[in-house]
Amino acid sequence: MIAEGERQKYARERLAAFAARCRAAGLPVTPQRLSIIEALLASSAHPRAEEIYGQVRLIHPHISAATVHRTLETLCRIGEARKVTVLHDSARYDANLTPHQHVVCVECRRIRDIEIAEIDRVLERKVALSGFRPLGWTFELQALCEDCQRRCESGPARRKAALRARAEPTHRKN
Amino acid sequence: MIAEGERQKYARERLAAFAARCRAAGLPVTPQRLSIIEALLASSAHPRAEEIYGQVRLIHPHISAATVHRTLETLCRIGEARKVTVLHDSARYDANLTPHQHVVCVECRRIRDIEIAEIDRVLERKVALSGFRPLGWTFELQALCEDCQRRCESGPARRKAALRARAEPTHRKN
DNA sequence: CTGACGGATGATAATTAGTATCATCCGATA
DNA sequence: TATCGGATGATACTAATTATCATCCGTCAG
Ligand SMILES: [Mn+2]
Ligand SMILES: [Mn+2]
Ligand SMILES: [Zn+2]
Ligand SMILES: [Zn+2]
Repeated sequence: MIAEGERQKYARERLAAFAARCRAAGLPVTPQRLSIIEALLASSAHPRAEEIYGQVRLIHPHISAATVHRTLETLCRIGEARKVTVLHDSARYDANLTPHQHVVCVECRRIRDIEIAEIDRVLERKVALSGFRPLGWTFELQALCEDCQRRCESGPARRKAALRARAEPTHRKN
Repeated sequence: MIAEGERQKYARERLAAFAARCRAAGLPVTPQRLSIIEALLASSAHPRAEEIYGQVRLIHPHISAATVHRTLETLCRIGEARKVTVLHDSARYDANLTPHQHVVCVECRRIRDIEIAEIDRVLERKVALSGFRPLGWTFELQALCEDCQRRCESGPARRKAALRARAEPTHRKN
């Protein structure tokens, strides 16, 4: 879904369904939330919290930046938005320069190397970039590590840190 | 390259060649740098700067955290390491929940949607995860946008922000 | 319609990763 | 061994995000 007209229709539909989805998630529908999802749906720039803040302030001049941050995270939590910058906390480094990919545990942020046999060959083929000059690419699998699987089964109460920092993968299983 | 024995051999070779590669890049070989690349090569955990700092402090108790941050970025710049967390600055959000991927400009951080037709089909096939339970995945193309191509051609002096924040892709063209 | 409840908000402080500054140090070279 | 330029350490600073808490207000039972 990339064409502009199609995107606008998509945005209208999502906005129409938003209040219902909030209630389904047990969340009050506030004017601030509405404005924030509206601004996010209106943008195709994958905006930062700061940019959403700027937009929403035109409607709610008294809104707090903290509310924007909180609400964006909430939207991700209830599946109304996603974070493009997966795993976004502190920088992680790797001295292994051989071509490989990573699995990362969405709970504890453990990162392990993986090799997906066919991926290189497939991705070598050119993609239509409309102006961008390709330099490289990154593939990352989001997963739950063994330890965290155990921990999640036993204690279903998720820890704060995990919830706070979890980003949404581009594609989900199921 | 995932097997532990193989990794250790790789690390030894990389460490042996490190001084030469520093000199080739015009950088003095300092004990701090040696300790930092050694700690990074010794780890398979994709460590944070903080963790490297902890390790290196055992050898150089007076090393500054700033040196560790600076050196890790330097190692990335000369191609002795890479940042796993690509695009790591402020969080970027997306209300578009349809399956799609992203191209991101390594200079100005513009993000655009792309669709790579074949990728879904390829990745449906299972990968060996040794304990991780897959939840989703992310594919991202690093590139240079039209504007930045022009800008880089005219003024070859790279801006500070671009150099500072640029992360290394997992796979590089050329 | 109204009042009560609980989560949301706004203001603000705190945290944290990372960067800038600058005096001093020291590796490289001749 | 003397020189020089980049590296280092100490420190201040920035910027993004999160925590705290008093107040507000959307929801819903009555
Ligand atoms: Mn790796
Ligand atoms: Mn997108
Ligand atoms: Zn885990
Ligand atoms: Zn650009």
